[in-house]
Amino acid sequence: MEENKDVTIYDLAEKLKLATSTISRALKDHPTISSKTIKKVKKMAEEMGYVPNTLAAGLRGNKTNTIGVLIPTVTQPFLSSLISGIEIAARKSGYNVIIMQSHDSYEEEVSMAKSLYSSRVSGIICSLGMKTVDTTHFQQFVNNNIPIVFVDRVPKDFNTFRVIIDNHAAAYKATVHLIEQGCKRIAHITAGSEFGNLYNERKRGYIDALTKYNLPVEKELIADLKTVTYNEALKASDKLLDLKNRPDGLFASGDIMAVSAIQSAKKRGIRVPEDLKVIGFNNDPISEIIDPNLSTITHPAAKMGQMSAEIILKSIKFPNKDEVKEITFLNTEVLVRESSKKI
Amino acid sequence: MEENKDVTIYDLAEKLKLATSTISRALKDHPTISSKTIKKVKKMAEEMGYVPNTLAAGLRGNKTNTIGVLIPTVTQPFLSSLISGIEIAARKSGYNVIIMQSHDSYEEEVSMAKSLYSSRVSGIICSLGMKTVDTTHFQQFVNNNIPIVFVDRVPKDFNTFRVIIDNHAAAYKATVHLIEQGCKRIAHITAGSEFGNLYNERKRGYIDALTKYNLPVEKELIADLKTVTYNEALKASDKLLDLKNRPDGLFASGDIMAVSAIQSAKKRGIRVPEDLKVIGFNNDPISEIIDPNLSTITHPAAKMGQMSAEIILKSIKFPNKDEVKEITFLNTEVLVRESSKKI
DNA sequence: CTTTTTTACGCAACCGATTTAGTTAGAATA
DNA sequence: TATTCTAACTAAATCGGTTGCGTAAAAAAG
Repeated sequence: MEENKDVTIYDLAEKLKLATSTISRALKDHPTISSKTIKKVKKMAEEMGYVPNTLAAGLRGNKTNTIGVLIPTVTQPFLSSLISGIEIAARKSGYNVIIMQSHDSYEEEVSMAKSLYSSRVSGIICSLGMKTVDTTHFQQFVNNNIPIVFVDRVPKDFNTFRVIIDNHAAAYKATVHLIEQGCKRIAHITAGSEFGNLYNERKRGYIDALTKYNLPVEKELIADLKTVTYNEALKASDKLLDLKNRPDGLFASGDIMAVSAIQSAKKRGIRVPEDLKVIGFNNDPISEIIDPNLSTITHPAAKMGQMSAEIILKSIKFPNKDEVKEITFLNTEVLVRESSKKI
Repeated sequence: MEENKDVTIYDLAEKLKLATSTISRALKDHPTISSKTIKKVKKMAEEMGYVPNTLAAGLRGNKTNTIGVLIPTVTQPFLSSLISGIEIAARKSGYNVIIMQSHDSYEEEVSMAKSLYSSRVSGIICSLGMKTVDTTHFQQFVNNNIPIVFVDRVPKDFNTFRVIIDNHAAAYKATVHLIEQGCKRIAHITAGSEFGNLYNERKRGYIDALTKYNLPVEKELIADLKTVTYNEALKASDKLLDLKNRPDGLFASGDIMAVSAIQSAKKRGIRVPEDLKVIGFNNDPISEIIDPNLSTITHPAAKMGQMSAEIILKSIKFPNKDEVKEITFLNTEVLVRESSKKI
């Protein structure tokens, strides 16, 4: 019932017979305020239950200490780890994190970019939606010197910070690993190849590895999913393993797809890794749980989130107008577990 | 270089020789503004690239159209689905979502609650940290009529909205299911029981079911983890399955723990479900992937998120001061899959 | 005991949108 | 023609901190 009005610096000023400017400065330990006054102000603030109004500060200073995060979804392990990394790094510097999910919809992404701009975020971290080709909706951030970092799924022709892994190299390594384990017919599961995305990079790595080692690239060994779901992947795996000339190795562009292949193999009595060696991508939690344990490519999600946030923070702190926005490559490694071991 | 100042309603007003009040109203289709003027204003806004400043509006109106979410972590499937549900519902009403992770630290939770209040969120959705007993840090929201919803892990003695499942009933159902499948010695894996949390509710449900069916409750069959990690759970499972008088059924308070039990059983040549029937809790993605498929209790994460957000939104729209904050119970179901089938 | 410097604080504009309480011009009514 | 209404605006206060600039008082220097 008590319409509890917030305590403001005006209330503090009145109580202490000081100017609001003094209060404001005292609360932030401004050097021109005597330590005695600072102590007095802080004590009173505590007593009266003063809570700063971030909005007001943000309005005046035109900065909100908020980082916007725009990603397809939060429910994929990679992306939730990414968020976690971002949130931890941001919070360490007193920044908040606003999350938006584009659900791989271009229209949503555009609308959300506008919304984030409207919220005057201090920076934005984005992983593009599956169908996003055009990126003009991010131009407003660039124009207004709001730092923007693209992570993982990044645009090609946009001069901004980027935090990525070398998808081609990683896929190449994965494929070579299978070859070194003695595989001769290596299948590949990929997704959404009609959009120029990171899955294509991985596919290229796969193809280049085969070529390098003089193995034929066969269309029937490459499955291209419309959407990355377990069931879709399972169907694709079934098809691959039912081929007359069955593959003896399989590189999947994601762990879920790799797991589906393992399950599909089990159903058919195909032994992994004896008859089929499998390697995935991402090092999702499931990869250590599935039996046999899944070999995979590490994908440092939390680290990528952390670095993205740090780049934003640094860029806010030192808004050097250098035209060159660096690209940060993070390492990936082949994580050999059971599913690809040579017997 | 061009210090691109934002276009404001002042710029529009000047350009169109109108008052800022007219601009403001025109942009929101206020009925007292002629449709001709509205059209004119909107066109100019578009042309000049006007983007509303949410901060300013928020400051004036003392509302931010932002919902704060305070949870232990975003990387657990249940919680990331929860977030997803919240975000979708919030966004549908034009609300933003700020995420903070307490990492089960009480101090972090307190600090973040303050921070969210400082950001003047319009409402807050919270799932308590493992160690949180005291909840005075949420009192400020109540005092200032900021709607607060606790979800899943909720406090007992705090008159706020709560969105939960009936953990006791769900656990009871799960245990009864095992009994009905013929299990006589049913083990249980729980966690963090020193804190009065929802795992305890489930444990109670387990015990009550055993009692009801005249099965003895044996201490050695109950494993209590310090932290819910796969490895911890694996160790506990190993111990349970190495008992002289081995259990023939196992109810785990989480799917990860249930999966660990399945893996532990496999290592020992104990067949699931023939020799050991297992049921988990949550219906995490992994439950459909593990072999055998894991029977589990559904836990409607996204739905709970959605409802939490809707309660907040409704509460903002109709700030009726009724002292009674309803508790929303969501349904859970026993999802019978392979791991608990009678042979 | 002046003059200069330093310390510590006050004044007031400012950020950009919202909103209350008018005001004006033209239409409707008498 | 005088009066009342109404539609369509405008002026100005407001939200709560922040900050450039100004100034009084105390300290240091001369």
